[in-house]
Parts: sequence; C-alpha cells; structure tokens
Amino acid sequence: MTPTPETELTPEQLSKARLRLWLKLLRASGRIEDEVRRRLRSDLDWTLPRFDVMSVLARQPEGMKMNEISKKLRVSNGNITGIVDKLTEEGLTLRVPVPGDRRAHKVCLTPKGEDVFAEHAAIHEGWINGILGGLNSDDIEGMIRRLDQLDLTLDEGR
Amino acid sequence: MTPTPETELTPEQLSKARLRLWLKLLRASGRIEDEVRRRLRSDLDWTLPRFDVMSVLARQPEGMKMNEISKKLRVSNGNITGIVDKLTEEGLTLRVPVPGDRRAHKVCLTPKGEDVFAEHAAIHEGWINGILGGLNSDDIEGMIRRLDQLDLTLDEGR
DNA sequence: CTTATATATTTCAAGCTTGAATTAAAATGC
DNA sequence: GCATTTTAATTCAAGCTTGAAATATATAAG
Repeated sequence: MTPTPETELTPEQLSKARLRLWLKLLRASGRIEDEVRRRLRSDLDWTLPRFDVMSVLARQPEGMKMNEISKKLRVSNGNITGIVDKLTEEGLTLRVPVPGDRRAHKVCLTPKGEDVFAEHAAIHEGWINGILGGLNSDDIEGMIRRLDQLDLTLDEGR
Repeated sequence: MTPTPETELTPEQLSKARLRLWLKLLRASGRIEDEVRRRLRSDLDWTLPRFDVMSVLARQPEGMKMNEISKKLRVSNGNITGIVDKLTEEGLTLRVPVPGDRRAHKVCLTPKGEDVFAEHAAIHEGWINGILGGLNSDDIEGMIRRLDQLDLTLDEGR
C-alpha cells in the first residue's frame, strides 16, 4: 500500500475533502456528546457542565483558579462561577483562598467530590468504551495522531 | 509497516485509549466550532444556528419540513421555529404549505437566501480549508473512514 | 362514522451561556 | 509613593435551547 501522493488531488478537491471531514467530525462528536449528555441525565441525574468541571479538578489535586478552569473548558468566567457555586453548596468542591493574592481562589474537589466523580468517571468511561467499541487500536492510534496534529494547527492560528 | 495486532492492548488499556480519543475528538471539534462561530460573528455578522439551517436547506431545493430540519441538526423543534421565523422575516427563507397536509410546511431558501448562503458557504469553506490545512489527503481519508465507522456504530446503539 | 392514536408545528417557562460591566486586588511605570 | 494597567472573580441582562404542553390535523381501528 503506497501512500497516495498529495498531488493526486487538486487544491479545490482537497478543500472540498477538508470540508467533508469537518462536517463528519462535527457530526460524530455532536452525536457522542448528545448521547453522553442524555445518559448523564437519565442514569446519573447529572449534567455535562458539572461533569466537565469536576473532571478537570480531578486532574489537579492542588486545585485550579476559576479562570484556569474556564480557559481549560473554553467557557465564560461567569459560567464557571455559577457551576462552582452550586457544586460548593452541595459539598463537592471547595474555594481555597490563595495566599498572597486576595483576588484569587483555588477550587478543589472535596473528598466527597472525589468519591462522586470517581464513580461517575468509571461509568462514563464504560459508555465511551461502548460507543467507540467499533474502533481497534490502529484506528485509535491513527485518529489520535491526526487530532493531535490538528490541535497544533489550531495553536498556530492564534 | 505491519499493523499492530489488537491483542497488544489489554481491554483496560483499550478502554483508556478510547477515552483519550474521545477527549481529543471533543477538544478538536470544539475548538474548530468556536473558531467558526467567532469568525461568523466578526466577519459575517452571522450566527452558527442560522448558518446551519441555511446549510441544510441549500442541499434540499425542494424544501424541508420543520421536523426534518430539527432532526437533521439534532436540535429541538421549537428552536427551529424561532430560527426560521427570523430568517423568513428577513426574506431568506419561505414557508410553503404542503398540499394534502395542512399541518406541515416545507421551508425553502428564497433566491436571496440562496445568494446569501452561497457567499457565506464559500467563505466558510475557505476557513475550514485553512484550519485543516495541516492534514493531507491521506490524513483526511484515514479520518473520514474512521468517522464513518463511528457514525455507523452510533446508529446501532439506537 | 367515530374514537383513539400519531404526526406537525408552535408556544412558553425554565435553565444555560455569554459578554459586558463591576469590584477588588496586584503589578507596573514614572 | 502614586497613577495606570493588568488580572481575578462576580453580577447581570440578553439571547439561546430545551422539553413539555397546547393546537391542529391526519391516520388507523373498530
């Protein structure tokens, strides 16, 4: 299997192919996201924004500042304020003042928050494993490689 | 290059790999979507929902019923009602009664709507071509193949 | 026929998200 | 020091989206 040389496609054809790819990428990720959202609600009585916030916090045991969370999740600051407010009311997160900067707080999961998230995360991983079950390790490796490349391209365009 | 046999990974490792893939898929498509949304607003003074509706209508010159549009775009019926209301006020779409079914209307682009969309679509394609510029035809073909497969998997799980 | 069920669309209240304005504190420049 | 600019977080009004209820019509069953 010789790799097809890029020159087989005209720039116009390549542009159309990239557009088709984008539409398929959007469709697939949208369908998975809808499915995850639906199961979070029906199986766990949870929402995706709450899951996402706890997910990034779980990876940073030392906590994250509000603006770090919103940057990571690409949503507005005010949005994160509201979500963390509610999670904190429920005893799942904690605002810890940052020594030496009285404007900032580090948000952490409480032990209860860690427990709840660990449970959700395991179930979530099971869903994804089922949804992506049709992809073998070659498929996965191939897509990850290209998605990483895409991610770098997006960094450049800033 | 021998294909890596699937058995090299334990089911646990495969599950983790699928999860990583999903996170990267979500990240890439979210970043592109944000970028498209931003440029639609700043360069064309337009919104993604409006663009999406016109986009599906442009592919169906005979028109589409409201529920067909909402199913295609995976958004609520009521949402489409609002968007088509505004597009119609602006003379870009038209509600045509369906003969023999007084409940239904087919929504079409007006000639003006077609013109406006053609202009937007060309610019949009240019953006996508730039954003995905780092992917060659092999990359594109490889991703499309796997995304199609994923799409089929999602159909099964219904 | 007529009742029941299904389909097409709209309306609307509730919740989510954004972006701009605000408040407060820290960092920088002179 | 003092003024300016930047950074962190919150508040809030406007717009978007959903899901459920309402309306109207069509189809199916008896």
